[in-house]
Amino acid sequence: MGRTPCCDKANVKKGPWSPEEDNKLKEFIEKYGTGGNWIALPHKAGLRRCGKSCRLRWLNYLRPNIKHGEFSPDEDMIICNLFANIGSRWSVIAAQLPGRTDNDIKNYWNTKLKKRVLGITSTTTTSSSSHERINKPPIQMSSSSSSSLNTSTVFQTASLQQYYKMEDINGSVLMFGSDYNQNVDLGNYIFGGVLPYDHHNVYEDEFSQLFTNSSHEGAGKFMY
DNA sequence: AAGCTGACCAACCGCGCCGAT
DNA sequence: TATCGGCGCGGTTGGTCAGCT
Repeated sequence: MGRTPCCDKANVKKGPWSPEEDNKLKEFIEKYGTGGNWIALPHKAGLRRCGKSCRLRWLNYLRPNIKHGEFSPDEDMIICNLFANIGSRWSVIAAQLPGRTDNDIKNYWNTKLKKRVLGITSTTTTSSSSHERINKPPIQMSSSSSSSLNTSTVFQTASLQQYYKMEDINGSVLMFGSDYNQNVDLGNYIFGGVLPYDHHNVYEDEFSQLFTNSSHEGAGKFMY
């Protein structure tokens, strides 16, 4: 038993879209719209494609006002802030970035942005100072508020002049910084995407407590 | 020049949600 | 209320390309 297939897999084409297919889909939707039924659309448009595939192609590449290419520093900022607060809800993040798709943002995060952040958190010297978004090399701090706090890294974004602090606590990460004021338990990780850096000390104990009291199984894992 | 490796990204897969019946 | 079908989403895969050995 399993889930009923959304289409006849044997009779649909898979793989990269040809320019002809793109044109067919684009022209059909511009003329008739989606009709609120993606499953029926490929047949009507004369395409041997799964409805889901058509939807994806339209949403990610063919619809008007799609923005491709480099992400700006401000877009980076927004993605980092939102990810810190709501996690991998790419569609919500995409809604804050006009012209960007959830798939685009997801790929960008997974291939580039995540590595940047990781590079910062795992670096204990100046090796990450070459990063374009950091105008202040990460520095090591010793924690004053709790013996469970091992190391921490502070960095400052170039565009918004904000400070972040990322704490490695028992192998997981707490992240302070930006201008959000809620903590999000992401399962394996706790993010406090929070607080102007000036005020982080006020909350360190609270975050430590939050982590200590957390019942999730992810304790001990580092961020990605 | 050829083979290998890693980065990037388009596309697919399967699950959860929700509205219709 | 239960079931079904379609949509939307996030995770993952696989193809391509560039850089390195």
